[in-house]
Amino acid sequence: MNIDRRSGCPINLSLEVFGDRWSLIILRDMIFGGRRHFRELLNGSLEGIASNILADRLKRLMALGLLTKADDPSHKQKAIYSLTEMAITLVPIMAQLGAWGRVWLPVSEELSIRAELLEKGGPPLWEQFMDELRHEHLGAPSRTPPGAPSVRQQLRAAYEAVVERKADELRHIKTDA
Amino acid sequence: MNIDRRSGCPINLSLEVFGDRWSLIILRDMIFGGRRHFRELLNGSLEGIASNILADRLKRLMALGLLTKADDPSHKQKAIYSLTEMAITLVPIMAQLGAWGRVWLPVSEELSIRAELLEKGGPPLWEQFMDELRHEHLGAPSRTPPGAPSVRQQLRAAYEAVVERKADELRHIKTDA
DNA sequence: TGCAACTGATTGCAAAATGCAAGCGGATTG
DNA sequence: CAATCCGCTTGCATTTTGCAATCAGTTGCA
Repeated sequence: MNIDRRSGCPINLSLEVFGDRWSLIILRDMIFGGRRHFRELLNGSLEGIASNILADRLKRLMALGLLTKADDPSHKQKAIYSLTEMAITLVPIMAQLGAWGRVWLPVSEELSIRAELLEKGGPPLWEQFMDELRHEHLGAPSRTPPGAPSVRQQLRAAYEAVVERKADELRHIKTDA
Repeated sequence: MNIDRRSGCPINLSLEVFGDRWSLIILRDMIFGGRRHFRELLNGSLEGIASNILADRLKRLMALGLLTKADDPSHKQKAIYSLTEMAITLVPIMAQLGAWGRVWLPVSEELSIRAELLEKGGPPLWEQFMDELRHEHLGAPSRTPPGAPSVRQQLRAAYEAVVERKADELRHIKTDA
């Protein structure tokens, strides 16, 4: 559960935090997909994480200080997960990962829209997005002028469409069988 | 051995390439530590990779197009591993990882010198460094003016000292026992 | 010439991580 | 009041990892 501390090298320590197959996927879905609940993360992930792994990673990410958990006032059984500042500052890493993947890996057109947007916008756009996340997850006052287009919405719109279409497909498979 | 392709998301695909505990460590040692041989990677890594894992990852990274292997003309048994352009363009990701780790994780002072240098130099320094790597690994003509200070040397000097001191410690332990 | 040290690996085995399906008690919804 | 949803746990099979010993071939040195 805890971190290994194989060495004090920054790259190594970063890898010990999210150098596994799922941690960054979960954070990606929270950051870009707006997922805040266990079930949203479970069903909304394109990659299909198992519930025990998800539970384990959420616990781990909380222990590491990347996430916090709170009761959902509107529903006694629901928990709301929030990103901490530590997690929000992963945005530049995500952007770089996306940019690299877009160049070198067989990404699907529809799913790389987000990465493209982040790449085109560059650091200023990342900053605005991080600011929006702070507003959403930390309750920080938004510095974005009211009426300005939300990066969050732009980033999520395209992705939601893909996820929804995938959910549809799964429904059809179930119906057919 | 092959990639999973759980989804075509750029971040996911990137994670499938180096979302494990060792691949990026190996690439880090090649990029920043100048390691080119199996034994150098085996003994020079601060984290202590096992030889079977190293062999497996080198094979995998070659299959994925991040590394190439060639005979060392000076030694019939030695193999020289080289970075491809695909691996060289990981430098910005490494820089971001290092910068993030330096802020949020208990990095050791001496080992974060590299990350600090990359952070201070910013993208222009990354570009120069990548150019030097292309020169070293791909035989590309260097665009760095002769006489200009080598980023490579600056980055490596500090690290070598740490590795050497660690090797010394290990020697003392052996001698004492 | 002979032998120790070194080359890039491989093998066997134990331990840990992962993946899958089913289920749990409680809360909510229709 | 029954069906569904909530976050999560359990049991178990499979896969990945870590460790230590070892391999056959090469090299450097006496």
